Amino acid sequence: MRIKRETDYAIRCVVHLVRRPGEVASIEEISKGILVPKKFLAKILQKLAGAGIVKSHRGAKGGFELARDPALINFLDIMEAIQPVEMNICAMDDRLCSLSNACAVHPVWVEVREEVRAILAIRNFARFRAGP
Amino acid sequence: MRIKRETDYAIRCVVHLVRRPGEVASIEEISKGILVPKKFLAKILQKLAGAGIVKSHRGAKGGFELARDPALINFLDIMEAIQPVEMNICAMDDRLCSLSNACAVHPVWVEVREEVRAILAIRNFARFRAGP
DNA sequence: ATAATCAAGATTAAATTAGTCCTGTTTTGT
DNA sequence: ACAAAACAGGACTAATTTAATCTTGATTAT
Ligand code: SF4
Ligand code: SF4
Repeated sequence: MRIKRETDYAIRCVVHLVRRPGEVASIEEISKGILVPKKFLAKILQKLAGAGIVKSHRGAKGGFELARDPALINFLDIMEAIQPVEMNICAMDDRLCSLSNACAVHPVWVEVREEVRAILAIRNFARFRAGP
Repeated sequence: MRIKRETDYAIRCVVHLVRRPGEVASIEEISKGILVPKKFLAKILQKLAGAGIVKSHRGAKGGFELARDPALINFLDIMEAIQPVEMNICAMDDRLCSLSNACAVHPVWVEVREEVRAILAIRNFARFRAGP
């Protein structure tokens, strides 16, 4: 069970922005900084913007900046923007498995999913701030 | 991020065996009991046998039985037999990402992976035993 | 012997992931 | 006004993974 490259890229991208507080960075600049293909990164930034994690500025001199303090953005936020933590299909929506109403395993996956989400939620981006 | 159907099937399979202690169950019988295609289940049982979770008996009247007490088999054991918990590529093997030696995110994934593994490891199959 | 049953490799089909391409819109600066 | 610099968003493609089947062979109880 592994995360997508896209999710890794999204986190690298947010870390990059955390280290340039107050600046508006273009896709071109971020792409070079974190070694992610420009067009692919553009799609990722659209998702991060849709989730309210970054703010976009269109037009010349446009680009992206963090939408809020790094301490208020965590790994779960990124996952939910790119690939929600589902674990098992029934843990997201018990209608996705016809056995769920009688299944003894189902509640275990619901618990596990919540605990994994909690593990990701306690890791915020304050730790990646540039040193003083 | 979700588990494979195969992993869900493997767990259903082990739960089925937990509920028939001391019996040797054929692929045919398990397949009908847990609603998983027979040939696909056969492959899964091979992996579970390879991991020492079940014991196989070949030939007529052959089949499978649990290799040890349900309390000594947990969700992590099943995952490792079917789809190891990797989280990010670098959390398994830092040589899989050329950035790992200088990456501030890398150690976070190593921690997260360990914590997710712990969550799965504390859930054993004793809870699925047939009632008295 | 033979029927039942597992073993194991090859193959296939569907789905997902990873990434590109193209056309359009917005904004800055001359 | 207009050109250049940027993001927006949908369509498209290629590679990989997942889900499953097919085929042939080995083992064992009766
Ligand atoms: S755990 Fe049970 S309910 Fe959930 S997908 Fe598996 S069989 Fe269905
Ligand atoms: S977290 Fe860092 S080391 Fe790990 S895969 Fe991403 S970039 Fe590479």
